[in-house]
Amino acid sequence: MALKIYNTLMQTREDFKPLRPDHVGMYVCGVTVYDLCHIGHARSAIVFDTIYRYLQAKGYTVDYVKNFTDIDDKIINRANKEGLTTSQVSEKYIEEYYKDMDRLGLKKPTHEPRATMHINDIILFIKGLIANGHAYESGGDVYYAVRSFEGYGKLSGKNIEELEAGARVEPGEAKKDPLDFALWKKSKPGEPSWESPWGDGRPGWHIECSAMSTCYLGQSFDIHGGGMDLIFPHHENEIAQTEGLTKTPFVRYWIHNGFVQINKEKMSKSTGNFFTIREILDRYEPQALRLFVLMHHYRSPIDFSDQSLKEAEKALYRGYSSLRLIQYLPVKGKPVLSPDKMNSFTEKISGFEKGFYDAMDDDFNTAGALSCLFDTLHLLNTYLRDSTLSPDQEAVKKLHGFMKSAADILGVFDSDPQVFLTSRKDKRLAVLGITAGEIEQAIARRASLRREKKFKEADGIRSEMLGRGIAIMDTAGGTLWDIADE
RNA sequence: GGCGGCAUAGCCAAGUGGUAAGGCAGCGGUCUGCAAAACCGUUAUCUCCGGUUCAAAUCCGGAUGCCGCCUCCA
Repeated sequence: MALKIYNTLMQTREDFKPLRPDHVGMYVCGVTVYDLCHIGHARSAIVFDTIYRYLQAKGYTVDYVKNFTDIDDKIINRANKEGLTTSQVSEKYIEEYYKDMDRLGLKKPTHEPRATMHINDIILFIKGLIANGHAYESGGDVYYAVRSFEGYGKLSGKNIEELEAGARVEPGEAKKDPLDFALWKKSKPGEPSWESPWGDGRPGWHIECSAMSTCYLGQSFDIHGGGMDLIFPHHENEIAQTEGLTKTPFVRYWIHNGFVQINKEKMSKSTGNFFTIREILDRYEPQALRLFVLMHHYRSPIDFSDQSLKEAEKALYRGYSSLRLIQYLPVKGKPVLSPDKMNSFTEKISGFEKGFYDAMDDDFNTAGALSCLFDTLHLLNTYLRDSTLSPDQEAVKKLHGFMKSAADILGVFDSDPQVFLTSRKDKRLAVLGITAGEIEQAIARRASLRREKKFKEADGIRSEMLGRGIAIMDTAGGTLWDIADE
């Protein structure tokens, strides 16, 4: 099955056909670095990271560009407030950004350009737009003449006449038309500025993405992504700028992710209902956040809550617990299963594998893909349960191989199970204020009581430990312990 | 006011024509000294009304409710 992508521009799913075979150019709008990232940024980052990984898994060489907006009003305000320079502010938050993204396990994009590193490209871009009549200078500012671009509104489905009614002009602006937007802003005294043919100033927000995307990916490229809220005006304006200059179709597939909501309301900095990535990662496993995001379709809004994070985390632990047992699968010796059963084991894995890739091909349906992953874990458990069954090498290899590829694409279940579970235990033990040594001692005491058939006392120890957050489990292979559910 | 989206079991959620994945929780059972884990079984006719079709959660029309964009925003 071929990859299908929902294209915002066409408002429908289309077969994905990149400009060049085996190669994909992808640009994703990054963050404005004036503060810590919140989980809305995390969602977007996780979604496009997964798309990036999947395209690579399909064999494409992907040029993935994700920018930093490092000059902007918000950064200037922040700098003034803290008595820093704008570049000190942006440097600081770029550093914080990387800390968060690393914890989320994001693959590095091919390029991560910053607006301030491309001022020249931006100026050239604007010069071109003035030269061909799409932009005009006005008192040190440069504006894009929206009405000069015929296709304006084609991405967001907006009608230029209706936009007119809602448009407003800020005092001091010298636009010819209220819809026009700034490409270059004259700098006020004390603001960071760059020399330009129109005097000292700085770029407007939209132009940097046009300049940087085409700089790295060419006049036309395959995928441009970002949050839903960027459709208008940001991406609409990018199209106007870029196609206005190049007279060539800009982007083939526009991909937009849905919002994170809290209590069914859009997460918003202004209303204060938001969580930063790090306050969530201090409480939950990064992979749990990732799993939570990927258990929903990327275009749907998702409602964030402690309950849903806890659920994702439980599913994560359960999966890792099964995964850990793969190494105990008897791989030596001949299959004990009848050929029929052996075939059905292998066939089932093939079925899950196909289901996984079909789902991913269907507009990156990670939720559907994950169900195949859980099905596979379930099959594994079924298998492990019956110790008389020993699958042959081939089948185990197949299961293992599929799990690994799927985990690498989704970025969940891709850690070493033993390491993952141990680190979880260590972290939780510290919180619970108990050591592994204490637990082992309790288990030893309990074991001798059990040998003496003093079950009541033995159970007492178990419930005491449970009270302290430790679950004790007797298995055929000995007594194990784990962190108890809350 | 304009444009767009969503409504599926107790909760979350996938599913764009052929009688409903998966996760979390629950219930019954197997296993266990008892538990836990795991396994087996079980829990929905898809907001409502009308239409198209041999056949609709899926297409069309209408109603109700919720949300987003139209201003900086992932």
